[in-house]
Amino acid sequence: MSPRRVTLADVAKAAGVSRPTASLVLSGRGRELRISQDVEQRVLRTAEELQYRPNIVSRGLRTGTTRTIGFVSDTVATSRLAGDMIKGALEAARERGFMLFIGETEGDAELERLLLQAMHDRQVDGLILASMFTRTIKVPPSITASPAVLLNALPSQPTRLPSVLPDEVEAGRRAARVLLDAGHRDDIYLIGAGPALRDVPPESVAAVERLIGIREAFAEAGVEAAGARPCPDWQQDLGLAATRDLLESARPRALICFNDRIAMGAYQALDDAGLDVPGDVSVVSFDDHPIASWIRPKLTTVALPHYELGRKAVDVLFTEIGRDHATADRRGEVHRVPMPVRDRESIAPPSA
Amino acid sequence: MSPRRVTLADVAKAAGVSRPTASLVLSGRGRELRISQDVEQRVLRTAEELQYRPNIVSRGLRTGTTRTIGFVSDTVATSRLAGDMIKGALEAARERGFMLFIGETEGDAELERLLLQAMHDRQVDGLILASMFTRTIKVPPSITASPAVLLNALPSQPTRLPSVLPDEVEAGRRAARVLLDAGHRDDIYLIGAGPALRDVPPESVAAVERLIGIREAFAEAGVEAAGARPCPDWQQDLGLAATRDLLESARPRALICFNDRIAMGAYQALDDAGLDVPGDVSVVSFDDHPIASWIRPKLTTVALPHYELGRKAVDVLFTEIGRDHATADRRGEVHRVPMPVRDRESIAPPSA
DNA sequence: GTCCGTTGCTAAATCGTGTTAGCGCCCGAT
DNA sequence: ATCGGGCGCTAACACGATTTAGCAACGGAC
Repeated sequence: MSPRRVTLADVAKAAGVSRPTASLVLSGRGRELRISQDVEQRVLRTAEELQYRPNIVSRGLRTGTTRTIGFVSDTVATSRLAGDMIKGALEAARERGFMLFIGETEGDAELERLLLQAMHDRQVDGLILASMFTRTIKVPPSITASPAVLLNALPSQPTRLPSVLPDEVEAGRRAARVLLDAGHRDDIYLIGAGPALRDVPPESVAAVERLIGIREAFAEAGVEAAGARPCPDWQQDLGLAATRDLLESARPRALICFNDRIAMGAYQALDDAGLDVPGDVSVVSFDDHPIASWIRPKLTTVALPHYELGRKAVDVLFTEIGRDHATADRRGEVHRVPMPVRDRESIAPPSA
Repeated sequence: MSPRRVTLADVAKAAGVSRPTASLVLSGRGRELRISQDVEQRVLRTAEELQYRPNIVSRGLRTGTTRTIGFVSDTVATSRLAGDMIKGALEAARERGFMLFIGETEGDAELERLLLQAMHDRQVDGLILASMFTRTIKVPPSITASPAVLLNALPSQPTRLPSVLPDEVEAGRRAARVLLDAGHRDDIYLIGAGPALRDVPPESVAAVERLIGIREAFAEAGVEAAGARPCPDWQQDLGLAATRDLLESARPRALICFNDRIAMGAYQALDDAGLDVPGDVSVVSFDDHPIASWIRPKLTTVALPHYELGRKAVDVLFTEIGRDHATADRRGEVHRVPMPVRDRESIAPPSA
């Protein structure tokens, strides 16, 4: 098929030197080891002419490093949102000349084990363990075989793995401030969680943290939420029901919805009640799901920075790879990626 | 960090045999080469006990096969739709013990070249060259270095590469039949392309093929489309404008929209005109974009089978890898993957 | 002339596996 | 007793790179 790859031996032969000499020159250690300028130039030119490219598999065998990292997730590739995480990781890796193995576990622990095994069999230099939505995960024991980073996930048990997460607390503050800055102080309601910290969907890290941030920002401004309607799950129909329920007994002037699907339900309930967004009621939300730009008026929301999360995970992984194993005594730090506000059309000053 | 991997030499030593013997037993060629049952059992047991796993990097160096395939696309990972292509490919590959390298070119030829290079440097066993939407692509010359398959793409110049594509012509027939089966014969309009084969967006393979299928099914039934409004691009606002334009001069009883975004625009125009879907006008479309299930009434559409496309691409790639290079004289076949109809709520019998 | 230090390169080992050729043993046939 | 041949395994090389140790040549000092 193809005329066989050019190997280091070919280059050495064509340049009239030994294989190790060619290797030294090409790995940039020529100076250090006193290879003459003459030979150095000859080797470099020959390599260029023959279009030599080192075989990374072979190099991997010798050096143990394959310039490859594994990206294992529960079901990231499917969702559009989290596809951006992969994209961020992909680009950050490419900038360093690394490639990505992708694997999906579908939440199956056995599958996860096999996948990690398959990646270790291929001598990946590091691993990213990603979750589609923020949650605590059980860290598989075999993960310690190489440097690793948790992405969008927290370890259920203390570990030395670093993790990368969206800054949900700050996001909560920002959502609250969007309303405060627009002049809202009264009749602000929460849909999806609250008012107490225990009124959250089970296992939702994001819910708790967003709520904390919201309450912080409110407290700072001396404002208090007028009320809240928690939802057991953050789905559109539950958001619709919760908002409907709220409207029976109250007349909100602003809503903080805990995610965009809930906001979509809220839109519907408000529309049914003849209330205008943002004229009568302002709505702010979280996630920046694609529907946030589909629905009218376009939804102002605090975005999950998937792309940046992916990039950051790779960055952290590289410092982890670079770290001397001897100094690996630090406990897994948590890196927070800021969630940006997407200002759209669902916010207005409070109605008179 | 980890206590070093168990190697074949470890197994051989523990079992009291030579390395090659262990290798032969574990590669299943023990019988063939008359290794005694006794030794065979001993080796197998020891390997099991030590949890031996062959190092694929090393094997790759020796055999040239890394049990790895490369998936290079223009911008697949980002879009939710095409994420399913990756998922299909991922699963099909996993079933055979293969892993996937993912790469995105963003349509940049230079990036593509570098990416293919990086994959060849890692000795991938095969490549899938994917496009997010069906189109003709210029096949990079370096692709011939390994077996390859085009996914959702046709070569702009004749090549021996096989390609995998959605069966758009049959999809066109199916969309037409959805209406015919519901009893529609008159006042059926096309939005997005037609009526002539040249009235299509530039470079859109799908448009031409869908149109052909539609006209075939109509011809078979002795029906003719009442008219058509082509769009230069298949976006929502253009679908809205085209449908609005149509409604000024006609009163359709059924629309075939060339994709779901156009259908969404059509919904809006129909709603503005006070027409009910499907009571007054039935709508059928293509793609099964996520919005098809979001909008009300839910849209009946002929789905792009992304998941199956991904799987099929891997299947075809494997027959390509397995094919003896000597017999590689066959010219690139085109494999068509059926597009299934998603029956939803936008179709009704024609109004009286 | 001998010894030593420097310069500039190469021989050889290594990574973990797969594969080919061949070695020693035992048995039966001549 | 010798030879041929099947049996059961191992020695040795290969894959394509990196890395350590060391060799040859030369110049200068004594």
